[in-house]
Amino acid sequence: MLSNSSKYAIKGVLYLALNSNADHKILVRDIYETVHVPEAYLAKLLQELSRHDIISSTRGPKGGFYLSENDRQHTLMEIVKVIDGEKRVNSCVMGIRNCNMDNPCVLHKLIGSNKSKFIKVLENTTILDLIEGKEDVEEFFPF
Amino acid sequence: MLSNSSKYAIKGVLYLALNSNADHKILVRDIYETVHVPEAYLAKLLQELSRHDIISSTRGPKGGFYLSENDRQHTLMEIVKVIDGEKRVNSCVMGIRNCNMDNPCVLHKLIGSNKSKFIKVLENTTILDLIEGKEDVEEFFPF
DNA sequence: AGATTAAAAGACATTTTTATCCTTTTTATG
DNA sequence: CATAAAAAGGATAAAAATGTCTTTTAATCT
Repeated sequence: MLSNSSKYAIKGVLYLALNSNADHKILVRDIYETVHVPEAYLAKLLQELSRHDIISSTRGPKGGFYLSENDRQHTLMEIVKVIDGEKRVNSCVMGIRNCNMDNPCVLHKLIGSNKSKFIKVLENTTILDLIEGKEDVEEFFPF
Repeated sequence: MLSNSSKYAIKGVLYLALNSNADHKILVRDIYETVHVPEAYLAKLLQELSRHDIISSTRGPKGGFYLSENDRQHTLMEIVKVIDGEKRVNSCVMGIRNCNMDNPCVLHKLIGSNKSKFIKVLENTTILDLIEGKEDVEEFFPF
């Protein structure tokens, strides 16, 4: 449902949300241990998000990744779609093409409504929502 | 959350539930097209389930796969556990080790309760439950 | 018993996902 | 302008998931 890559990406973005802003950019080198994601791989994912304007980055000295105020308005779903692609998230729990509530497969009837809820959470939760009121970084990234 | 393999397996078992019994065994050859799963792959999955006594099979002429009355009492979760292993289903949505309701990660707080419901469905739904009152095979396996 | 049928088992192939490494490009700053 | 810092990009590797094929074993029927 969510690939590892997406989870990694969300963790990375979360870290950025808690620790960065336009005046304080962050190196992958300084994130990856805390969020428990391989350095080079996390770099790739953040680059991808940056390319799709989900997060921000600048090159060169004093550069790094960061979240602008605007970036914080992006939803989890936007992250997931960039990393996993549209198809994966919206796919039927049973992997059945064209399966939806109008033409539900067996499991859909059972599970469908829960899954939709999951998707709604992804769609309706912004980065900002996730971190509001939180400061303790550690609590966010248990092993 | 659910691997393709698990979905395939569930479809196969569902077909067996609808069409087989101890006196009427079924060949993979006669299932795979209907459930849209590669023949050899489905065979593998059913073998695995049979080995774990989730479904039944006999070799040789008049042989094939089938569900005994007992087999029908198995839950979806049992199927999933055989195919995907314990870890995969119960793993945190965020892939965080040791994450649970006592020590929840960020997403867990948002998604956790939905996910638990999903798992409860798998645990509480037997094959029999799934097919009760159904006869029309086609409706079960849209493309 | 022998032939045939069908699942079981295992070896092999492909694809996708995950991960690493190395080079190139960009940019800030002395 | 030179240099160093950092992301971007490309190529490759490793691992896992998915899928195919061949051989072995067991059951049934003549």
